[in-house]
Amino acid sequence: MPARSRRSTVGVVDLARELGVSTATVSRALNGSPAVRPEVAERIRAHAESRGYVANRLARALSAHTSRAFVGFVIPYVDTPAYSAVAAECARLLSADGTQMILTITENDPERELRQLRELVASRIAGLVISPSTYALDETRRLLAELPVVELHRASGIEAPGVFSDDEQAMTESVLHLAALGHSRIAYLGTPEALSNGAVRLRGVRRGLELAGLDPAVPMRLVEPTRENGRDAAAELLAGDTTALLVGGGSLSVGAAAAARASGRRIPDELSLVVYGDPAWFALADPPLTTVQVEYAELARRAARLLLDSLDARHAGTPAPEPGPHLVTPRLRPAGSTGPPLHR
Amino acid sequence: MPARSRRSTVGVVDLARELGVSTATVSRALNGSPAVRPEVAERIRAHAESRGYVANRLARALSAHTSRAFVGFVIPYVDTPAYSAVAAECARLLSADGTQMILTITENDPERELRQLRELVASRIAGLVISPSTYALDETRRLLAELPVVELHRASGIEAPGVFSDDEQAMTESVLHLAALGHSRIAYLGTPEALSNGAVRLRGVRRGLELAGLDPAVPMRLVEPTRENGRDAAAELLAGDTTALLVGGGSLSVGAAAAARASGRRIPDELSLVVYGDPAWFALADPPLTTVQVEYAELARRAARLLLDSLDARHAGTPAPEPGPHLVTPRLRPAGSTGPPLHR
DNA sequence: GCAGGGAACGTAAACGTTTTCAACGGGGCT
DNA sequence: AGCCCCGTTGAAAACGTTTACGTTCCCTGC
Repeated sequence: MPARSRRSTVGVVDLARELGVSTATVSRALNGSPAVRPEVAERIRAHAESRGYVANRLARALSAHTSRAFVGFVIPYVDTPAYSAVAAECARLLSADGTQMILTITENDPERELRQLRELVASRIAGLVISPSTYALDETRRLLAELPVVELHRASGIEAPGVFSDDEQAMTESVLHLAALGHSRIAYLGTPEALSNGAVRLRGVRRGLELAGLDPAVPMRLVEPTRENGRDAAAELLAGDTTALLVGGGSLSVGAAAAARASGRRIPDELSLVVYGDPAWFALADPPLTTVQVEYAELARRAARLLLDSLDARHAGTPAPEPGPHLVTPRLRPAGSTGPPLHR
Repeated sequence: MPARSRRSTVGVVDLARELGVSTATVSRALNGSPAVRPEVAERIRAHAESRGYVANRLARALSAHTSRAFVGFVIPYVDTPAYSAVAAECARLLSADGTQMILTITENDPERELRQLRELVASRIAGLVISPSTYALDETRRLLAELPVVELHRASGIEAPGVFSDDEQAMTESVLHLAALGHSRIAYLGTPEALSNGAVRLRGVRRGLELAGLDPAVPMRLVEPTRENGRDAAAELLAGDTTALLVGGGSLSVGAAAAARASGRRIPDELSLVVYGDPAWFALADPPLTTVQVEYAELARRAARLLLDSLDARHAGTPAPEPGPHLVTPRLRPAGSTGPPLHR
């Protein structure tokens, strides 16, 4: 026995009937079309308001082929600061525009990603923000080519604008920071090159080593970004005779900090540590950790703006935002965990 | 110049035409209705597959009044572990069910919350998970009464099932833990009583004090849960002569830990500290902080299950999950930050 | 033999919008 | 006066499904 009251919701036909006009006029008035006389438009709006009318977004999106009712937000994880902070700000901004954000988690699995993309286009999303999984399937690329897309955090080589943290520069700067303090045995813990930001960070590290005149063949571990991997890989690196550890990745940093603690090395005397992420958390450590701080909110603002601009462009026929990277430069925040190496 | 290719997407009418059957049969076959002969159903399914057909969820949801295409996820923030972890797991589980999750952030503002709820029902969501803002508007209550709702983290007094962390017990246990170590001057930093979980935690603290035979009038600050508030309020509390600080709230804990550090007190000798949240982060501190650990993933699993059950119930007419709290008990993880008070 | 019934399928009406197209009326122009 | 155009409106056709309601056909039971 379905509990659906037959007339629970007031529709555009009700308004039309009650006002003695046609549904077309009602629709036009409510959408601010200039093709309706101001006084009647106002009358319709007032009546709609008083009846508590709110348009069915499904019907609207189904009818008007173009619609910005929904956008997708496709990310590998959301339970990590790098993603949750961006999701929060994007949801805020998109909501201000009246578009709703469908959140999907890929867990970095190409198959899941593809399935979710299919379902998203089945929901006729207007566009999406995506942080692509490591390997993009052909079908995935084809789907992405058909709607406004903004890449986030990671690039997958598709033709779309993207917002990224300028990690190359940040990593270079971090290496130079360590080198300037006198370190020559620097180890690097980062994400795999197959992840675009992994590659970028690694490039930054290499460039930093080069600029510092150091041997580019530093101890290095590139692992999937989880806390556990960070802990284990950092422990391995710390077993060597390095004097400084640079971490490129937020989850890795949490694990690496734990490993550094567990190693028993005194920081910064016996080990300098540069981590990646939210300085407020890493300020918990003693000493507070030197941190590469990314402005996630700024990333989110740009991503949301780019997406909305793309939607506008699609609708108005104006030129779309040009594809390519939009970089937000992180700040290296020196804290107590980096200092001159003790001996040598 | 809209770039819409006229026949970009294959619909049920195309399939019907191509197979020489009716759209009704196609729909039935694709939805696994028993009212279609197995062989023709299989033929239809195969053809749909080969044509890459994927049903338009908007049309489906619009037509079939009942649909689980979308659910809402209405929370005050998402850039905090308590929410991002739950959002992640819920998205995962709901996605496995083929349901998409619309994420909205209320920022704990009742007006925003109401606006977003209106838009969500305009999207004909099947149900929602909500962490209600502090004060619920009348209209909000009315809306929530009309669809399957599962409360999360906070309760707002509506008739609905909810999943919560059993913070009362955790707080009681924490106080007893401190008391057993010999503390009698315990300060409490928590969220306002107007937040349901703030009230619950406070009750737990009071009960703990009572069970420990301590004076219930302990130094106490109840503030909105932000890191800054946590830092400032903790600093005030630490200016007193308390020997232990108990924090009820994740963001507050981050700030409180910073304040404890800044106070210069040695932990645990001069100050015992119990925080709330993710032990992995608080393990960064030296010593690692004793933490009330909440199993967010478990909370999420229960919330998702309750919501899906509610949807099934609504559809099948079976009894809905009974309203009331479903508690997940947190674990107190003692670490180095709690110990006997130095003198006395 | 036929009424009755159920299984399988088709027709068409929803669902609630937007949008195309046509119609109407009134000006300004020739 | 006739014409055309523009501003305003309405009727109806989309959009892509699901589903209520028939219709057929075959089978069973009397």
